[in-house]
Amino acid sequence: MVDEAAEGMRTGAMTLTDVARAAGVGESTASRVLRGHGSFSEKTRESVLSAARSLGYVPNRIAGTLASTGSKLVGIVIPSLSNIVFPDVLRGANTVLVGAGFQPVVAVTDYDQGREESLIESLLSWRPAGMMVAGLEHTERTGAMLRQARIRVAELLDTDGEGIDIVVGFSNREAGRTSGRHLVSRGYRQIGYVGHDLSRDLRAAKRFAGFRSALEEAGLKVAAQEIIPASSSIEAGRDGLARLLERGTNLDAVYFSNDDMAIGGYFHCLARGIAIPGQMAIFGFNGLDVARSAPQPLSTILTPRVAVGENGARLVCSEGPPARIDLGFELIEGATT
Amino acid sequence: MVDEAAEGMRTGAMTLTDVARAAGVGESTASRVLRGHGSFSEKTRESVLSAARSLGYVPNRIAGTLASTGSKLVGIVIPSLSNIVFPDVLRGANTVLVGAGFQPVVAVTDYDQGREESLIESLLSWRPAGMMVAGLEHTERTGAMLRQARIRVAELLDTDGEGIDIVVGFSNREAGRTSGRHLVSRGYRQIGYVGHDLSRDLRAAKRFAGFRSALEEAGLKVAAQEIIPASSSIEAGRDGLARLLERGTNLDAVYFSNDDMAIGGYFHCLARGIAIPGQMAIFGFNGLDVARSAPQPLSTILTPRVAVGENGARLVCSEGPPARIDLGFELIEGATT
DNA sequence: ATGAAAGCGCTAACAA
DNA sequence: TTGTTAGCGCTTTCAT
Repeated sequence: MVDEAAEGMRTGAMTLTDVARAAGVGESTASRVLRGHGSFSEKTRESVLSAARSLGYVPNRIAGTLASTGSKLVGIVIPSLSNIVFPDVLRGANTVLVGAGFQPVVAVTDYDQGREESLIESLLSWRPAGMMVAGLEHTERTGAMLRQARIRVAELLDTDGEGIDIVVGFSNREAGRTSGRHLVSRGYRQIGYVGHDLSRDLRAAKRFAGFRSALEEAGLKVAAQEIIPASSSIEAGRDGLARLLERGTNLDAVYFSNDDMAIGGYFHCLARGIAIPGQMAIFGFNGLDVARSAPQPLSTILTPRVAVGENGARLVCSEGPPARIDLGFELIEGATT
Repeated sequence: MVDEAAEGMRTGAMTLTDVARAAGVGESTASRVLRGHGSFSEKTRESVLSAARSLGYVPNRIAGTLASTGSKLVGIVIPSLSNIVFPDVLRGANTVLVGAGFQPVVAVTDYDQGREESLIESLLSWRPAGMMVAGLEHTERTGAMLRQARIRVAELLDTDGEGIDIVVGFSNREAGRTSGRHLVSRGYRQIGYVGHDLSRDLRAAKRFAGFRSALEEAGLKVAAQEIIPASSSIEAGRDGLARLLERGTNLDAVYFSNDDMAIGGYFHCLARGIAIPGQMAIFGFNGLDVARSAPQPLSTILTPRVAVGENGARLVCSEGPPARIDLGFELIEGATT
């Protein structure tokens, strides 16, 4: 048992009780002052604040959250950190969240719905005020947990399907379709596709489906395709195009599953001296900086990633009915088509 | 007042009390079963588990953390999410953290020490088990808070200076020096520099300092330099080199503050038909994928970003004395020097 | 193997 | 304006 005198040297952190005692006020008064809530005299305010400062008091939000109603945590679930797309969304969300006094807690699923399920279960145990998740496709149990949590849930980056509560994004299917129509309208007829693992990246699969439907509308089909069984990367795009071309199919354009892949293809053409778009046109998806700053700006679809994060966060922090925001996308006619 | 019957329809989440009651056992027994701690019969185990499942029970970690000692949260403080470098570190940290049952809580400082201070203060209020912070330079108060928190603190990505507890990274100063020596040894003599806002990015400033000292060793100095007063980006590198060249200084090589900047410079040369490295050599920093996959792989310094995150996380999750791990870096002799 | 009871540090009525 | 008093939902002795 420690006596009063020894308490000052405790190894543990200072508590509100310590501050109240040092300031010579009650706990609740100290609490009110520290949160600027309720009323108190200027005199007590100063003594509490100075006591807190001199004791190096750091409030314990764990206790605060338990005692009050909701936490100020927001769970953010994304499939990857390797592709700058998700840090972009996170960045947008972070800005708004921090501005509203929330803390993001992130989880990375690695495009695995099973992992997503257990990560979300784990996040939910922190009783977050809200949850932001990439995509609309989840396991049944994930959906059930999210619905039963009775918190705001935002599903991001896709509008092709039903959402739980808040949906903020754009149609990947339409993006693919727009890409296909663009290539067709430019007169390309021998069109290939280079993609990455679509069984996991469902949004890329939707784009490809939309793309194919656009070609079909024009009586065309994908002349040749190469799927790299890995996540997207510049290298995968480079290798993918190399393999596609090795097969000897005559192509005048290639649609890539995203800009990373497309930049890889672009680099391959530069390295091999393949004229772009004369010998080969290239089309990507996302409108990354690297794609837009290339010597020949890549033709691609610019996606509002940061805005998706911002809007999702804004809605998650607010009350209201379920919402659906389609932020759209923008076709960028670069120099590669 | 709600009666027993109505309790089942409460809007709030299920609690351990509900589970215990449904299973016909005491709270502590239910708690033991759910955490697989302590002893209980197979029979109780099953009834508790099935009660939890049928009630859709999600444990409340907030309460659990308050009741027990430490939380399973780890704060991660990085300057930016725009540069893939930090998501890379985060990725490494996340993998290890999740494997050890921890949840990362991230904060982004935007290279602002004041913001860093308030973000860290806020993170600390969640009573994290540990803290991972980019860099060694903080405000005095930040240092004090971190020290007084009595938790493990890992400072990442830099070893040029004193750390608080755990330091995992490499010497930016040495990296700059190595870069300088490399250019000198290749015979370049008219060497320029294109950088971004160094007053905020202290590690980039250290690299530049090391770089200059290497040139001085060879009796050289930076022939011309261009600092873009913004954060690093491909576009900034492109514009920076363009401006540097407009000034008419005769240069045979340019050192960039990082790979994003260097890729921008590389693109500028491609666009202008400037032969690399014949007319102009380019050197970067980080060894990003885009730099390594370019038609002419960029000469650069490869940094162990993911490993920094992994090692930092590993140490933060462990007990032990202060530690210092220098993971080093690797000079990549690409095709641009 | 199990339950009762005492907190963890704070917030939120409710009195005073 | 201020203090007292209950909890928030869980973990953890300590009996039983």
